[in-house]
Amino acid sequence: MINYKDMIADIIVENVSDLTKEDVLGMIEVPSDEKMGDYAFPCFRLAKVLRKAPPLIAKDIAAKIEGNEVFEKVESVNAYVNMYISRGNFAKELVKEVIEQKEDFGKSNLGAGKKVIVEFSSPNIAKPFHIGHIRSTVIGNAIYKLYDCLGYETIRINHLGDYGTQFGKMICAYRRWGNKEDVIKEPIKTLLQYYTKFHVEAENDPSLDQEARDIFTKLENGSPEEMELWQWFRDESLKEFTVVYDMLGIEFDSYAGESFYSDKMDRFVNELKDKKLLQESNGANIVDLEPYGMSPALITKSDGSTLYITRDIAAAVYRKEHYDFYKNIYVVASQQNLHFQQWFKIVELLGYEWAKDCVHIPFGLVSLEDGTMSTRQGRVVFLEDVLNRAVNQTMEIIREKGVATDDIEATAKQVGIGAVVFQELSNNRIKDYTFSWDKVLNFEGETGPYVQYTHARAASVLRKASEESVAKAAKLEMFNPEFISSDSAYELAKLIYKMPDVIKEAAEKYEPSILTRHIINIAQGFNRFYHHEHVNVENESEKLTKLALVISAKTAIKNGLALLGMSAPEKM
RNA sequence: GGGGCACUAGCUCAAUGGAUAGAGUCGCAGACUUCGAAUCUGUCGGUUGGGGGUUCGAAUCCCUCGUGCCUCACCA
Repeated sequence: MINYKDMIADIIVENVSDLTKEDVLGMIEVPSDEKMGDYAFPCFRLAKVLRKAPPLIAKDIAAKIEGNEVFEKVESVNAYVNMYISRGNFAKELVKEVIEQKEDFGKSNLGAGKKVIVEFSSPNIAKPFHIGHIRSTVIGNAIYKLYDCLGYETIRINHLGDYGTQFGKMICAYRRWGNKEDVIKEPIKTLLQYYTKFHVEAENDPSLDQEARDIFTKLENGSPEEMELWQWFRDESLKEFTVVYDMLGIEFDSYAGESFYSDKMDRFVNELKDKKLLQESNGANIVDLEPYGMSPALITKSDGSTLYITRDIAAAVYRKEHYDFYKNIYVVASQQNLHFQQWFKIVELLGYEWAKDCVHIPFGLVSLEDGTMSTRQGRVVFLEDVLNRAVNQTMEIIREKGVATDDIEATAKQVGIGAVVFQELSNNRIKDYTFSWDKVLNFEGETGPYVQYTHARAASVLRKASEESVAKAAKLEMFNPEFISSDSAYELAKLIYKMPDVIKEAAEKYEPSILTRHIINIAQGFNRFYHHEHVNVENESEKLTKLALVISAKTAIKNGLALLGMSAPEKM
């Protein structure tokens, strides 16, 4: 497949010696209006260098590019060079490539030999997995898939919140008011009840806090009884989390949470001391970050115990030594911006040059209509409930419409859960949003079901044609680009063509929504084409050619959805 | 109070410093005897929070003010 941008850049660089290819690639753009061509090159900035009026420069450049057979037309309009791709050849090359590559369309080997760690989801043990957790979980998964697709070796880490004084409280509460059967039946809800009760009781009886601290100290020192309980809480919680992960089709390579690093922290406290970075302050140890415009970072508490910043430092060093990452990505809420800035800086001050390879990918806050989420006050929406309701609603819609899917339940899961995932990945991650049932259960317009429906519709068109025709179309038999040179067909082809670049951009910017939006565009393009033209027509050549385009669009949508962690049903 | 982020159509959101700021949704008007109407077509809708500045060109960069959210030492 021709890389048009690359080609244009080469021609321009050849003729304008003052520019590097990189400059030119950055300047080439896609006009807002397709009537102005497929690619455009604005010449304003060349005026100073070339000491010539922009329109004249545009005219000269246009003359150089013109005559190249891949373009149907090249013209200069004021200071712009507008280039129109020759449609027939383009469509044929594109369709051929997509059909040949199938599920590999969009992949590349850009990251061959480089390891990327993505830390995401990371819920707290014994706390509910609620709608707020969907963000890190789903965005992180998409980022992992994007990097995987670009050929990077990836490691998915679920950095479980499985350590800290809270577990002293939990064990304390369990021993006082707990019951084994209840925990087994509903681990998280029960444990949370104990935890909440602990806080209520501790208000009246401060000795409880001391008891909890003592228990945690025992746990830290490896006391068998405490360890056993902790391990049990952890296992039961993880079982419950796994239900949700299975629904979402998400897996991890490592569940090394905070506890994993509990014995790996002394080294850094000592290193900080040796490098004279640590200061004593009110009995605690801090790193002064004032010179870098940040508030001080608390490394150890006045009682000598460590905090999560120390664990994060230990974890990062462990990962560097254990995996030797190229990039170490943290998909964690924007609330923790300062935390990450602080410890990235500390790692840098410790002299680790790879500090620059650690990236925090923040995302905005989810709130509920009646305020921010609060588990203790019962203001919480469980992720599992959201997914289940979306699935149930899908089931109803499928029954209403009477579509003959092979397995209604399986399809409803794909569509319902897909709807929730897709919506999560639709907007820029940095935006805050308010959770609303109406919105999450809306399946019309720019939604997951819309895109999946489009895919199912394409599948349906292929079913309508004979298997033989589809096989012939896939081999580009009787292919005549004339039949897909209409505006709607051409726009669709262009959108498919851009997908590999969009995948790269989404990965570079750690922004899955860029891909989500593009998939919507492809779906819109397909639906427009579908309504505008008939595919299964009498004329064999026309039919086979259009079928080839349908196969390509279907492939692109399916591959795109897969990168978002969604499946694309054949019927729905 | 310090720091950070956000502010674009009634609502939810797009827009690598480029040409006339685009979608979806809502409202209104249409399209199923023709490959799936979870669809499509048309229409209505804008002082890009206010004000300065830089630039040939600003929603985008800089300054300033406003509003909202997050964060700032023994939770994570």
